[in-house]
Amino acid sequence: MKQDRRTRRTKKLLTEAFIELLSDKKLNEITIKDLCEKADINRGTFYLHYQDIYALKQQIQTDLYEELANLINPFTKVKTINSYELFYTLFTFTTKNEALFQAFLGPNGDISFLTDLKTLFKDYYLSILLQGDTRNTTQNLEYAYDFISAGFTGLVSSWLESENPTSIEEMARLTSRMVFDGLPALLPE
Amino acid sequence: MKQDRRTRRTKKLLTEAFIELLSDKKLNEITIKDLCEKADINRGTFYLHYQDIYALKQQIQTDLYEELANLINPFTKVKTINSYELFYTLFTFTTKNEALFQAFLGPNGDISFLTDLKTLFKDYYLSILLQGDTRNTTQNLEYAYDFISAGFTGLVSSWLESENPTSIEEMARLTSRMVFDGLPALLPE
DNA sequence: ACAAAAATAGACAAAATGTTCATTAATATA
DNA sequence: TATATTAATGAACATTTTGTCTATTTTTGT
Repeated sequence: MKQDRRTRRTKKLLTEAFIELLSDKKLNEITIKDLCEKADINRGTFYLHYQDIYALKQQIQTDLYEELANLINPFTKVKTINSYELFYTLFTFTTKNEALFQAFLGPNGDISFLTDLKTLFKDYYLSILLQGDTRNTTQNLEYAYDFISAGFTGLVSSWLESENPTSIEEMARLTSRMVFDGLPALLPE
Repeated sequence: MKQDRRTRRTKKLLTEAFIELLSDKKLNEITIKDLCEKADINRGTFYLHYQDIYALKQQIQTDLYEELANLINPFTKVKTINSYELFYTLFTFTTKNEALFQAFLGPNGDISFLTDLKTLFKDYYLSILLQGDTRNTTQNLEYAYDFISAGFTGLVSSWLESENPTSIEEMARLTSRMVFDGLPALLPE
């Protein structure tokens, strides 16, 4: 049961205006009034759908997160980890949603977006590695995946910022090497 | 040329009230009115020192950042990297400022705090490794340190969140191993 | 074509913001 | 310790944003 077309239109316009505003304004500087003017939507209409700016932001974030979760899901069905494929898929997804990722990971971004991303990532890894075998859930392993998933998100955000970005293939390979061959292989001795 | 005692008092009270509020309120929910009531400071006085809530936050962040930079600085004078010592110092610092770190790294935290932290960290590593020798500044090396510094900050934030936290010594050792022995050593084969 | 639902304009009270000013209190320092 | 200086206060005020509400118009699904 799909939403009314008008509703979809309204939400789309508000979302687009929001992302546009977020690129040169801090979150706290974006007022509902501003947003509605930019989207050319009646202010009352905004309240028909969202409680406040942060609810809108949360919604956008949740949608993106869901899409990403669906993307990762097939990888969990598999017995062995194919990191390259996974990273390739992830980097591809970020370019497809570049504006959003830049907004959420950029200086006006949201720390909870990062946290969610990290959680998603970590859960995926743990779910594969531990297939039913929970005795391996050591504290150290947890920390290792905290490190990896944070590292990965950090990589994505600096990759998105670079003006002459490395290719998706290369990024996937590089990330894969960092995680599985280890960092020392990449560092000067 | 130190500030007037009254000014110091005002800023201190506002800072304390802010951190207290941040522990159970989202940043956007904290109003200047709230804050001043909690700090028992005249609202007009707030405007004597800060433009808005975000300026206050930025100030607190900058102060903390500066303190941290001073802490890291001695390590850059050294020829060889002693990661354990560095990490030990850093983890100790975070526990000393636990409330602040939790506030800034927690769900109501600020992404730019994370970014600053990462930058500080990465610059430190690069400055040591490249002592004058800039030909090693490859893109891959940059990415490796993006990964490491993001990973480290991720580790700190999940460490601060855990209700039964690992000791500082153990965390320093663990982090050091991740970076220099590589992650595979910690993962199940 | 028509009933249902959504968006609109515009009005409104309530709240927070940001500024001002005369007055009081605290401070540095001579 | 007296005094000039500076900071904080209380209180008022206009401005802006928020949030809610209506009657009306427009768009939609069927």
